[in-house]
Amino acid sequence: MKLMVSDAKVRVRFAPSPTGQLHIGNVRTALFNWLFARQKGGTFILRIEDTDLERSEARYETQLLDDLKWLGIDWDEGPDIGGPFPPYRQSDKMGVYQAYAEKLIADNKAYYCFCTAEELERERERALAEQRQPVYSGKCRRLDSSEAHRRRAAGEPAAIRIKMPDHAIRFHDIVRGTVEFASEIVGDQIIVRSNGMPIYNYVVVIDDADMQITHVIRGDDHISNTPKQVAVYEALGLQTPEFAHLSTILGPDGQRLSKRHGATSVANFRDMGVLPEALMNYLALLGWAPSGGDREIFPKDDLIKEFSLERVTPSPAVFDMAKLYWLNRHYIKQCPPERLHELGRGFLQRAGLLPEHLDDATQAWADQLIGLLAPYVDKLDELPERAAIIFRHEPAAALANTENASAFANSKSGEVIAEFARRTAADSPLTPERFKAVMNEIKVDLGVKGKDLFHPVRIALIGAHSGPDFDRLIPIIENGSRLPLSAKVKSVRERVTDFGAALD
RNA sequence: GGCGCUAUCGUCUAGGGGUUAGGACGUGAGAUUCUCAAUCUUAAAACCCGGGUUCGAUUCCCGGUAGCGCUACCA
Repeated sequence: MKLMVSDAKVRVRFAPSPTGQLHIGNVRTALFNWLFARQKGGTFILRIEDTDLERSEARYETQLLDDLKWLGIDWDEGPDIGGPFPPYRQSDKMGVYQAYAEKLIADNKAYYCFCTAEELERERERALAEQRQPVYSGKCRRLDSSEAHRRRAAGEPAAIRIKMPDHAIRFHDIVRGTVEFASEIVGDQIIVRSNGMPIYNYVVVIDDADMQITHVIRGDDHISNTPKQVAVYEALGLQTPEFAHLSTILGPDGQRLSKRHGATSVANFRDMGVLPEALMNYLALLGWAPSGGDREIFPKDDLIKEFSLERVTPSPAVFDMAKLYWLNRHYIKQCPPERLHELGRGFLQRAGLLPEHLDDATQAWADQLIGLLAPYVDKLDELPERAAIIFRHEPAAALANTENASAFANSKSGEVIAEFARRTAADSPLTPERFKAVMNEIKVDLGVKGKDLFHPVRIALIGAHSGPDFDRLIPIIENGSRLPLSAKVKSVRERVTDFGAALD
C-alpha cells in the first residue's frame, strides 16, 4: 500500500497514569492509537503521566508496560526505551512546564493570581446560589503587572492563570465532527498551582506539543477539557492537533465500566485465561466496525490493515463478556498446540493438579489432557474444573446427582456396568479399540444400545452422562493412572470397580 | 443548574430520503453425535418521542426525553 507523505508523520501517544491496573477502557484507547499509528506507518509513543505523585507508583508503571506488551502493543518511544523527545515521564519534566508558564506570563497570555482558595470557593458558591455559571471573575487579570511582580517578589503565593480567548473555541474531532464551546462558559484556567505544580490541562498540551503529536486519540471524558487545552495551544502560538474522542465503555447496567462489574483490567483477563488476540479483537470491535459491518474475526494484522478512525462509533458501548468468550473460544481453537499447552499447564499447576516440575511423560500427558479439554472452555481458567472428570472420581456423588437419575431408571444399567467391569477386568491398560469391542459385545449380549448403553458407562467413569469422546478419554485416564501424580488419577478399572461397589 | 457528547434487535454494529433495515454475540427450534461442546440449518428480535422539510422520513433539520461526561489550585 502506498503511504501518503503525511501519513508517515503521524505521531500519536498513549498517556496513562500509573495509579493502578491498566483498565479496559484505557487499553482500548491505547489500542486505537496503536492501530492508527501502525496503519499509517507513524509513531506510537508511550508517556507516563505521573504528576499526581500521591497516587502514582513505580510498580504500576512496570505492570502497565507488561500489560501492553502482553496484549501485543509495542511502542516506538517511551520511558523504557527513550526517544527523540525526552523525558517520557512527566515527573522528570517539571522545569519545562515552569519555563513555558513564565513565557506565557512574559507574553501577557497568562497572569499571576493571588486569590486564595477560600475566596474562590466563596465566589463559586455565590454564583451557584444566583444560578450563574461559576466561572472565575478575572479579578487578578486586571492587576497591574508591576504590582503582580512586586507581590510575587515579596513572597506572596500565586497560581498562574491563562487568559481564555473571548471568541468561541472550536475544534475538529474525527469521530464527532466540529465541536464548539462558547467563550463565556470557561473562565481563565489555572495552569500552575500556587505550590508550583502544573495542572493537567496545561501539562498535556506542553507534552503533546513537545512530542509533536499530530493526533490526540483519547476518551470522550476529555471532550469538555479540550477547549481549555486549545486555549493553551493558541496562547503558545501552536497549531492544534487533530482530535478523536472515543466513547465510553459501559457495564451491562449502562453505567461506566468499573470494578464492581467484575473483570475490568487487562491483568484480570489474562488471569482468567483470555488470550491476548481475543481481547484485542474484541476491544477493536467495541466502538469500531469494518465497512460492511459483516465481519467479526480480526487478527492483529487484519486490524492494522482495516482500521480507520473515521469509522469509529461516537456512541457508548456496553462491554459484552459473552461475545468476548465467543471470540476467545475461536482463538483457543486457532492457538498453536504448543502455546496452548504451555498456557494450560500453568492453570493446572496453579490449581495444584500438576506438580511444579514436570517430567517428560507427565508433560506429554498433561498436553493430551489440555488438548482434550480446551475446546470445551470459554477461558483457560476453567481447565481445572473441567479436569475434575479425570482427577476426581466420586461414585456416591455421581449416583446422588439428579441429572444422572434417568440413566439409572433403566433396569439394565446395573447389568451394563457389571458386564463392562467383568469384560475389561484383564485389560490394563484398556485401549480405545478394546473399549469399542467390549461395548459392542455388551450391546449384542444384553440387547442394550445408544444412550442406555453409553450413559451408565460414562457416568461410572467420569460421573456425568456427557463429556468427551471415549476414544480420547480412555487413553488419558489410563495413562494418567500410571503417572506418579500427587492428585492421583484412578484407572478405568478402579473407576468401574468403585462405582460398581457404590451401586450395590 | 449550565455546557457538551450520544441515541438502529437484549448486546456489539452495518446501512441510509423509497431496503424483505444486513451481519455477529446471546436466546429458541431442528440436523448431527452415545452425550456435551463444536458444526450446519432455522426462528424470534431494532430505527427513543414530537414537530418540520419532502411526493415520501428510520435516515436531513429543530425541539423534547433519556444516558453519560465536564463544570477544581484532580487526572
